[in-house]
Amino acid sequence: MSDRGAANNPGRSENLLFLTDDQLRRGIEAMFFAYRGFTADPDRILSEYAYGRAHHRAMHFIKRWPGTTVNNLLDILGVTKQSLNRVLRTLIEDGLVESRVGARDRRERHLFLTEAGTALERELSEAQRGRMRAAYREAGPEAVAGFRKVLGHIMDPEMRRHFQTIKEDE
Amino acid sequence: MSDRGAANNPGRSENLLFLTDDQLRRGIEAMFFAYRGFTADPDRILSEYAYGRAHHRAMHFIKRWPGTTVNNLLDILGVTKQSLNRVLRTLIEDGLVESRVGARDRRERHLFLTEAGTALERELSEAQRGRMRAAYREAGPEAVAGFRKVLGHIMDPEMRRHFQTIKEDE
DNA sequence: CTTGGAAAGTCAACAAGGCTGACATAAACT
DNA sequence: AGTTTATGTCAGCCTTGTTGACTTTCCAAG
Repeated sequence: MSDRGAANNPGRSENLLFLTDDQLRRGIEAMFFAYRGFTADPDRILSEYAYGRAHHRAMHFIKRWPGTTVNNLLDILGVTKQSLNRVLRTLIEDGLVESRVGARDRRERHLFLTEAGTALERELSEAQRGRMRAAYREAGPEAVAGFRKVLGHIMDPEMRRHFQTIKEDE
Repeated sequence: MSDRGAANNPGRSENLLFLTDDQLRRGIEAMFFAYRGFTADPDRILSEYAYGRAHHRAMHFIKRWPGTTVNNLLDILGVTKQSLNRVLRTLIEDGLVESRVGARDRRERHLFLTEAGTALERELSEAQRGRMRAAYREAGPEAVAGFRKVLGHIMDPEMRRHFQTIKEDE
């Protein structure tokens, strides 16, 4: 039932074989299993510090955009302020994140990693990059370009702006 | 700090540019945003039925391997039996999944989707495949091959056997 | 035939991290 | 002065993960 489609039209669809339901299913399962691997190493480290994935994500994007506001972060992470606030509060209390009142608009809070926060973020992202680096190296640059390209099209378009897209279509 | 690496050795590393920390970070963020998109459509449908992602995953793999045992499913999904059991129980109670006592080994339970289960699974997977199909089509077959290849290397090796690997290296 | 152990199910308790809704405060904007 | 915006906080709920303890079923080895 998921094997209809291009496979039944061999005559004129050689180049559409990659769009069969079966190919799509494999891609879906690959996403599932790969995402598990993708988060496995940071998760292991986080559990040693009694933090969770949500803390990692917050730290990642604060490191990525130092001084970002809470609202920016909410937009990127796609969670509610209550959810983010719970995470942010513990990170601030524990001295991993610093929250500075905005200079121009004093309602805003600008977020920065402290020295300790930078150290933990680095530990987490080095573990995650290690796995990605190995995968990239084994797959090769062309596969990596395809990987990035497909991921860019899977995400909601608004999200693409959150990392300036490299020129992969030129 | 994440921008060291190959970028500082332009002389002999043209083909390693894809391994810079900055490239890896982009890949990491792409995985994060893409996975959100990947689950968004099924999540919307599931919330109408008061089910969650865990129900979708169980139904997906029961559809994929009709008659699979609970233990098989535990291995694939990587959760505890208590966690899976809670999900499975509601699916069985609601008549979406049928649990048949094993013929050879009557301790085992073989899981099947009922007609209603098949219908919901199809609704979910058609939504998910729709997004994947669009992404695949926009990215093209070569990008898709790279996508699958990189994902295969990101996941834990034991997981690769769960979908028979197609010959992507020939 | 008995018994050890695997497979499955169940109960209880807990935690992370989502969510909604209501409300408070300060600052900026009009 | 009044409204809107940014942020924070309290309370409560849900899903989905966890551990630990225990029972039932039943295959298979002794």
